[in-house]
Amino acid sequence: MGSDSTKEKIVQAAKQIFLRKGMDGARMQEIADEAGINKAMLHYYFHSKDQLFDEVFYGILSQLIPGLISIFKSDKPFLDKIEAFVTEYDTYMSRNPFLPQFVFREINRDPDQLSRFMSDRGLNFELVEGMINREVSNGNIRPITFPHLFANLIGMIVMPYIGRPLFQRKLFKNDPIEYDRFLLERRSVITQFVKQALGA
Amino acid sequence: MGSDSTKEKIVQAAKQIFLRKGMDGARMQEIADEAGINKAMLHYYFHSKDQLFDEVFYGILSQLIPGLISIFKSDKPFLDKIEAFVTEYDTYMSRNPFLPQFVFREINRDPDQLSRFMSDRGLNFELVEGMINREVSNGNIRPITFPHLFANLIGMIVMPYIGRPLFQRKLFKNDPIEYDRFLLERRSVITQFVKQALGA
DNA sequence: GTCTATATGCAGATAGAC
DNA sequence: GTCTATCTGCATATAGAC
Repeated sequence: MGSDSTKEKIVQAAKQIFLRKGMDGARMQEIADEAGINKAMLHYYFHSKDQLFDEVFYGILSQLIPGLISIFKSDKPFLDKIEAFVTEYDTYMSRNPFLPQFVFREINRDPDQLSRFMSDRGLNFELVEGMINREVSNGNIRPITFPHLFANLIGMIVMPYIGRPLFQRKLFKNDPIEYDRFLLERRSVITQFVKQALGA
Repeated sequence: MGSDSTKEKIVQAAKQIFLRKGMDGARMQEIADEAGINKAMLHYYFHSKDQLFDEVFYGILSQLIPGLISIFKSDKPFLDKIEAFVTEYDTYMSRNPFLPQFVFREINRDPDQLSRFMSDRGLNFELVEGMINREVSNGNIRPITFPHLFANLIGMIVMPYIGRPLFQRKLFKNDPIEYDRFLLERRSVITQFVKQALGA
């Protein structure tokens, strides 16, 4: 009942609303309602909407990115890392379906801040990049540069989530059960697709 | 100087602003400035912001989608159609870099209207879907369903555009020239990637 | 810490002169 | 058709009682 609990409730509520509506679309009133408190309380704990947003957004990233990078630090064979990456990322999104659109929207809003945030925490891709280059040199996979492989992977993983409202309607007769099945299938489909593209 | 010219100037200006900011982020004042006219004029030609937005948005789609579908109606070999699709889509986006984020953002805003729009104009995917199923049956490509292949393709094509602000900074030392080169490369990289994944 | 009530500012939309 | 000036409503933010 103390301050911690309320602040936490606010953050949780804000996460829901921001994920669904993005920074521009979200209303402070809506967040207050979701948290079951008054609008004024938001400004008591967070001076501005901007500040609240940053708290939520970077909280999510702090949780997500290190987990993804750590996958590549394991000692599995490379293609198994890909599989783990796809599964991990996809699982996280199945629990937060609005995440990708939210992230990419804000990538475009303030890229400098985001880039700084990652640099400050040592979140960069050199390690993974080196790993892929080595796999190519050793002839374990077909030639491809890291940026291309990265864009391919993220694109395939993320697309069914950001396109869902349209895809579900046009490709699955607007049946959400079927679409969820489709999403689940994608983990193995993407993994297979990549493995075949990179050559076994 | 007549009404046609002004209306056209408004539509062009609105296109620029909406593509960059989306429906929520765009300001009528900004559109008026871009068009070099007064804010009141926007409401003279278009009753509301919503109406202006729809005009722009569906104008773009009317131009884009039929071209993409028509590619699959040609009599090229299937994998060449894929190549043509990637090139065509990518070329369009290199001229309108903000398009994908804009489209996916609005897919989530009013999916029913968009779905109806496509149905009204007979813009659906059955033709392409049947084509792919036949290719699979004939053993020309490895087994894959249309929704999966579609999501893979669109995802890979679109990702470097919606992720550009971050990707360019973290993967290309924020060098726009290098990033443009990367974008250009992707046409052949994606085509190769897909061809290998589907098996030749 | 939590509330009600209010201030402030801005964006979409309209009125009306020219 | 085009403008200036203004209305209206809403969202963020604050003041102040409890």
